[in-house]
Amino acid sequence: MAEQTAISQLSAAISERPAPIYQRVKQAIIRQIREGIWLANQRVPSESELVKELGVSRMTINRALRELTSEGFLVRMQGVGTFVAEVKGYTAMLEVHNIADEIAQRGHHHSCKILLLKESRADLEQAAMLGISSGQPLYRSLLVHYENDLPVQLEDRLVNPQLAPDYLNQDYLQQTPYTYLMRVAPLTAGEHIVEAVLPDAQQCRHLAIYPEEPCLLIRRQTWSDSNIVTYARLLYPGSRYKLLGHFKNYG
Amino acid sequence: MAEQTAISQLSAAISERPAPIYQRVKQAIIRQIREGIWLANQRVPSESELVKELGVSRMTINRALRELTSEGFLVRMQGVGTFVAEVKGYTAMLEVHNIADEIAQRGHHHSCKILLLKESRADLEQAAMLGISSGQPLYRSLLVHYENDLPVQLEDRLVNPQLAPDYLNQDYLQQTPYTYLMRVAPLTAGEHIVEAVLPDAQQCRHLAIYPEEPCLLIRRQTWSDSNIVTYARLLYPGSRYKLLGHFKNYG
DNA sequence: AAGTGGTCTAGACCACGGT
DNA sequence: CCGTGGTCTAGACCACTTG
Repeated sequence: MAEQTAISQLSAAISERPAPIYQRVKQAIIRQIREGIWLANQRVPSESELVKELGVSRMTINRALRELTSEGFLVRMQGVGTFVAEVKGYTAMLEVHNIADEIAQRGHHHSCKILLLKESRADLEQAAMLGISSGQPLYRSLLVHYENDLPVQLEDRLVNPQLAPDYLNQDYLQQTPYTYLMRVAPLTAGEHIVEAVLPDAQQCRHLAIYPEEPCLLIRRQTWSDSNIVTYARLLYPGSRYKLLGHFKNYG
Repeated sequence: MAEQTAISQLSAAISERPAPIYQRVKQAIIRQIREGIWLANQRVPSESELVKELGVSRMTINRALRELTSEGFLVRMQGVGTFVAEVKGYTAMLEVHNIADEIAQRGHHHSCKILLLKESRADLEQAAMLGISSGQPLYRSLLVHYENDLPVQLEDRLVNPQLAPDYLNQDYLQQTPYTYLMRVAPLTAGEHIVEAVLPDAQQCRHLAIYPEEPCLLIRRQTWSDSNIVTYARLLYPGSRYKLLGHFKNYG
């Protein structure tokens, strides 16, 4: 048990700086947590207690607590209470952008070459990646993306024909496969694995690199509802591509 | 201007499924965007228009629109209006966790070896990474992290002594440097670069790998307010470590 | 001046969990 | 049963942008 409620004195932590009330409440609570006054798993005063202590309406308190919950500082359970979350193990984010957009954003020229675009039958591994049965038809495309005529990404993609039946009849010089898929199927979720690998001989040729040049490999499955739409293996020469990311706390 | 307002018929898109009203409003709006009925940069009906059309209170409409804005579907401008955001270039997230936590979570045993822990003077590059002047003192640590006695991370870290003066006097067999720094300085922001590299001879020895094994290198700077607290270079053998990530839309 | 989003309030009803 | 969070309402005032 020992589920101690923080005897708050939160009112003392409320800043005077002009700002919306719900913002000041949020900041005050973050300060309690940051300074170790409120510890992980400790109970936070209830909404009605905060209403009384701070003299603020419940909707305002609720907004502050709701936002802090979605930001990972608090955990709430209906009928039970609000608690300080476990130490936000610094899960930081890396963003993976659309390659064409990313190149355009740098003011460079994007182009691509289609090496392969065809239907085939799924072998065991491919079937597993798409969540279909082996022997079923699937579409496969293999493209090289260039930034100012220098190859930066080799995109090897499998597509579930049931979810994108017209996949083979698109012009991928105009629109990347991912952009097309995004348009025809509502992509609801995705999973990535990023790793460092050495390229094989064929990959070296396509990317115009030496066999000892390490590459980033991003493998991605993308879902539409509960079906896998596509499985992609994106290979980037380590010397020409890096993933950037950032995170912020206490916003 | 041709800033067309969506003639909405949003009411037709509201689902019947029992759910909170603000959720149903959100889903209905997402559907308009997803199906191309509302296009990027097009103006969305104002709050008061939606109140009239849907027969829902303004606070509820406001919550729906506010959440959609923070999720990146809409853009709002006070005094102007609410607009459909540019195509959410599928920025997906990869999480970078604390190595010790990650290993513990897999039910494995984490240990680490301290190769170096000392004060020195910053050379030009080091000074730049910490945002200090060259010649100033800095702390450096070099650790190998093991998962069940197999090396998985080589952590080479520079620390700003002004922000963590007791850095050298900690027991890093008990607590990782990052965990310690997180405790003594409020870490407010960070930046990462992930790339694929080949290890040098010394790194091979420390990680017990062959020189042709590609590695993931994560370089991270971490801020406390506007000061850089620490710069870390985390090197992972490609065969023993992968970064996982996921994203979800239309929550 | 009119319309927009941004915030805030004082009430209300509900579903849930623990007693 | 009571206290908790979850939602919703009908009003209100404000700051901002535009004509």
